[in-house]
Amino acid sequence: MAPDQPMMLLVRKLQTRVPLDRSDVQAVLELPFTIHSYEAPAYLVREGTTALQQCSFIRTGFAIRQKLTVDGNRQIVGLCLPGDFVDLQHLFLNRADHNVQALTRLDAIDVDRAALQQLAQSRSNVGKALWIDSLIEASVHREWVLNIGRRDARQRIAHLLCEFVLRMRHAGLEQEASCEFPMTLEQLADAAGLTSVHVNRTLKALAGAGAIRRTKRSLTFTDWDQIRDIGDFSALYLHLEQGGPEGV
Amino acid sequence: MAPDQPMMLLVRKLQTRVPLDRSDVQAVLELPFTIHSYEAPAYLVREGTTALQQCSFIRTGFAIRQKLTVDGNRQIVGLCLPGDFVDLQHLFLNRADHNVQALTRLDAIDVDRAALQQLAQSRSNVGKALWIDSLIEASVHREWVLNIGRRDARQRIAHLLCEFVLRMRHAGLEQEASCEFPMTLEQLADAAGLTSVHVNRTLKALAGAGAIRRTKRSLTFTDWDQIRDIGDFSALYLHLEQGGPEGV
DNA sequence: CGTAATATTGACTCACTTCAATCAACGTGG
DNA sequence: CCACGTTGATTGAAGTGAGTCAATATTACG
Repeated sequence: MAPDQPMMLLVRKLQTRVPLDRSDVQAVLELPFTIHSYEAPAYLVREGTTALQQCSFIRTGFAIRQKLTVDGNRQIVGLCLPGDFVDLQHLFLNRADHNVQALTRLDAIDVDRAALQQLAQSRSNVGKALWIDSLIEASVHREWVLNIGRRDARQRIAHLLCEFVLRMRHAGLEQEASCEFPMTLEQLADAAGLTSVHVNRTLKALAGAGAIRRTKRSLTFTDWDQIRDIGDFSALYLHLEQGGPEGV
Repeated sequence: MAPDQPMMLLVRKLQTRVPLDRSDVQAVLELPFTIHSYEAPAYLVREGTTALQQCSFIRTGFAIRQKLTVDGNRQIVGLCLPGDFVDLQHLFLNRADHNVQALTRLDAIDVDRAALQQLAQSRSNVGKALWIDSLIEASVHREWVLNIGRRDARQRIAHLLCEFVLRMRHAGLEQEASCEFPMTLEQLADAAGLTSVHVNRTLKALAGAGAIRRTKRSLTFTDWDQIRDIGDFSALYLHLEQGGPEGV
């Protein structure tokens, strides 16, 4: 149970959803796991894969969920931050329905699927925490449908940036308003359902309005209230308070 | 366990995901429930609601999941067919993150939330079936993000129609190629991230190409292969075969 | 340094929206 | 049984946000 024990990351993640007792923690720490490193843009999961032996989560680095149309257009359907599960869906689904790709160099912790299944069904706190995690992911997907379907480019980009920053902050990975932003224009475009050319223009407009500042590889929020308003952002869909008492 | 027992619908639904043994079935049938009727466009769930006492599923009729932007634009983020859960997410989330609205007259079966939680965590087959259901829902959301983000109007509408028909068929509710289609142009538009004017033109084009036929209140698929090709539709994301053996 | 990604910018195009008018279907009450 | 109102469908004309194409600049990095 050393603090540098990789599985402590999982324990802490679960504890943001449901309080775990000592024996729960012990059981999680005893799960069989291996660690895997990937270089961008390696695939962690490929759509259609069926022999799924583990569920992974991210120790360091970033990944994206994406799907492709027949004509080769890519849509990013979700982001994976450090501490997030990459394929919790494979706990019970037998076929991958989308791709997961490394955005940066990343370390993933692969937990044995059968053992995690077993744990999820025998320890109700752990099961509940995992279940909540997958329910929140669905909620985020719904917000993305709204974002892409009914907001214009300016709002979409702003919303996406807000989600990124808030999730970073919630994961304890963001110090100030500024942060290293891991996505290129093209990736941002694929996440927003736009083109990189238009994302470039939109970011320039946001910077012109004073909402953000851009330097080579990082992104600063110079006016959080403004960008939140532009992006029509409300954090409710992230269910960040779920760890609290019932009915919050 | 009479065949007209409302909860048999839930049993059958769960059995499409995981085989249940006799005692599982018995336990499900013993869940406390009430039945509720709604007229369109009544709300079954309102975003932000916190005192969630039950999880509902649809006995007859149709509903939609939807969210609104500040400026009042509506986006439909999912469809609920007869036999589908309306708010399985409330099994463990304490706040509604979107609205659910009746599309037609509908009967819903409200299952006591605490009892269902209890069952989900004590009976692993039931728990697994419910969990799979919520994972599939997330998969459908991902496909919607792709559909709205990276397909043009023609493809989007075709894809949406394919999903509807396939889910109807899977629920055992569709006889032939034709079917009563419960959505207006405006609702179709809100589901596809388009305007009703453009949906009208797009449907007309699809009918002109011989892919569908439209009469007042119904929609016929005159050429399933064509509409599937137009919509870039592959049913993998619906995980319909999940009930089968592992690794299918 | 050289080379490949990524970012930037301008000019032009187009898919979809907006606005607005008309039409059809349907339920309802007198 | 029919006028009427309401909701949904249809069509045309005009506008626009975002895409496309293409050239150039910048950055990363071996």
